[in-house]
Amino acid sequence: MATLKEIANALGLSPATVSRALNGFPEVNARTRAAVEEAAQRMGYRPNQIAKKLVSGRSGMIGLVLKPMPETHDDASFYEIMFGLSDHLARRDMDLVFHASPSEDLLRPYERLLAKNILDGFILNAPVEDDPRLALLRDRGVPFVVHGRTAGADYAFYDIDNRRTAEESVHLLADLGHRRIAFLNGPVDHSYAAERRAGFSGAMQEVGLPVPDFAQRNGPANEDYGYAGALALLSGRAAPRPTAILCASTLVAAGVYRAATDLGLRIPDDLSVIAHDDAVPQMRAVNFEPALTVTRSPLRDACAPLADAIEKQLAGTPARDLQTLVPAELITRNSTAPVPRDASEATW
Amino acid sequence: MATLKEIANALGLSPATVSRALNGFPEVNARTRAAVEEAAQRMGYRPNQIAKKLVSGRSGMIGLVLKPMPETHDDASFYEIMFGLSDHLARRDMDLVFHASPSEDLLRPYERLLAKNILDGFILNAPVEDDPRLALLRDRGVPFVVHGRTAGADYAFYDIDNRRTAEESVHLLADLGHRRIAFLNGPVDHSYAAERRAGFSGAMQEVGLPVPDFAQRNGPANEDYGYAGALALLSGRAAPRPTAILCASTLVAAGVYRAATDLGLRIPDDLSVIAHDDAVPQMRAVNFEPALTVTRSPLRDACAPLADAIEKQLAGTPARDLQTLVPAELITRNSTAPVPRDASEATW
DNA sequence: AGCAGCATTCAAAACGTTTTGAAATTCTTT
DNA sequence: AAAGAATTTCAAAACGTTTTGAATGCTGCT
Repeated sequence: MATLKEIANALGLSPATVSRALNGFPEVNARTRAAVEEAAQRMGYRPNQIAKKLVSGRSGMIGLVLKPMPETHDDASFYEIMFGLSDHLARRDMDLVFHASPSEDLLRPYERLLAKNILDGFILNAPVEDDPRLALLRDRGVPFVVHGRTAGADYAFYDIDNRRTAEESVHLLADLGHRRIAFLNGPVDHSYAAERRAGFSGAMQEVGLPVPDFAQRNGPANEDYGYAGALALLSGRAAPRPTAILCASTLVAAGVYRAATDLGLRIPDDLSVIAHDDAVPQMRAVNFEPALTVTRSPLRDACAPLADAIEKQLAGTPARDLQTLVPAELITRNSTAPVPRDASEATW
Repeated sequence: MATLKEIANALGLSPATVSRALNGFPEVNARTRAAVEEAAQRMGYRPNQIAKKLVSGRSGMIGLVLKPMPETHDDASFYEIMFGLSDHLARRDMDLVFHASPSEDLLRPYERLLAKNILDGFILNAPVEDDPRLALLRDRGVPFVVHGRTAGADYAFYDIDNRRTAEESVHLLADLGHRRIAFLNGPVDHSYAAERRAGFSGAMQEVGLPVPDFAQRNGPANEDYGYAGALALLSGRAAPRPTAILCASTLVAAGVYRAATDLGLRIPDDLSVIAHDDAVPQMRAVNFEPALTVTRSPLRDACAPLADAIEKQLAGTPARDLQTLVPAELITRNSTAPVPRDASEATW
């Protein structure tokens, strides 16, 4: 492979001129430029990215560190994020450096990657309050973008309006006459779950409905959790059954469906179900039987904005100008219906 | 962040000595080394990998390019590979650069990454005969390791003995008296499927059993394919039903189980089922009802050898000395049983 | 002719390391 | 004490680019 210097020598030019010619600087003679381009083509020249980065300080590599999520089993989300992100980064001529940390120490992989000193920035996901990863990166002055956000975020992020998502779900159910609404929420320490909890509680209060502790649960947003949670709620042992359940994800809803089937309850006649839908292709809400009512916000949609935000931040845009909050779309299907007549009056 | 030169200046040494001290060269005075290490520590020195790479030609970055597999839906395998590989690479202080190519042109992502000229090597998977990716990398002289292999491979690879896997399955079934054995194999162009086909045909011939065309099918190794394939085989319309089905994967077996249930056939009384098992945590053969007999070879097990092979190859080991072929473990569970009495004599 | 202004090119420095070949210092041996 | 060997350090070159500041050549103007 030819180097810049070799081209320069071959043409009797200086490396500087060749560099300018190839990078489209205006101050180079049209004839010279043509000659350089021809020679570069002919000699199969490929700029050495490493040398380029040494000068520019950029590598075009963006780090993504995830921890294994054996209890969540959401490989589908992982797939979506990995494919979407790497695609959108590539379009901006950036690449994704992926690391999975099986270690207990969340920060170690970051330390290691920072020590290598080769990454331009990071993309993080699922932040928790006082997330040590954010503190570390901020401390080191490394650009980063977060998928999700914590309260009072002063960094670049892309997030959906989780609070409003929960509010809209509650209003939909309340308008249908439901008065005992339960919530199978996500992990309590994740900020998205906290936001939804706030939205849920606020909206319930607004429509004058009580929220007993047992009706608002937190857990890993998977099918087992949905099944177990729904069984507990629907057994009717401790309290009257809810007439509607709001689910953290379609996977949770799948568990709820299974529990309802096992208990001989029909959806939506006996129980309304609504869920948030990340729109991963493996778990399609329309294919539920009956089709699932959801607040929908495709995970895929996050990838382009995230890639965009990190690119802009590297180009100098202040992080605070790179905060995106998008609403989810409420899609009413067949898993929600008016509250059953006989249950409509009772509340918790 | 401090540079080598700054440390040198602070200590009144030359950059060369500091470099040697830090990199453990023998020819540096113990006192000097201690001082340098102390200063490096104190000043928070982190070597600039880019500069290092410029001179050493190494970046410690290994590329992995995958294409989306919407029809296969095997996110679980994807998850296994990504987590396992990045972990084992990290232990060797290497990192994984991941790219997903939605493009039709398989080679473009490789071209792009090669042009960036920043990767030390590649890991490839699922090779096909005359794979253009292999040709490209060989052509460019870039080190690579393949998960799987093609006939007459002269490159570094890690693969399971697919041929023997199929042979053992056939022998197990033949020993149980089965005489009509069908095979729901993987995609015809993938070399692992070709190997298994060879093993299957060979073993069947050896035990004197015929293999009509319709009994040996190829397709995407997913649940739908298993279901559809089993339905076609078990309908008994075109030919007598097979008494045993060999499956390309546990996912395929799941489809076969579903088809059997739908047709009112019991496993293993009416039908024996055996599958190859990649041992992804999401589809556990022991949890099948009845527990599935498999040839087992965890996908996870491939990660360490792959990382190892690329590391060794970068260190100079010839590719031909880095070829690993491992056997799969035959685990007999409850989905295989002696052929039903009434069907035992008939053959295809 | 002399000069300003412009277009074009160049030499050299810079980025942060490693490596080379030589020089300086210390230690051993006579 | 001198010579030789061994240890330790240094200055400079190298990796392949970009960028800076200066130099060159050309055009047209007075």
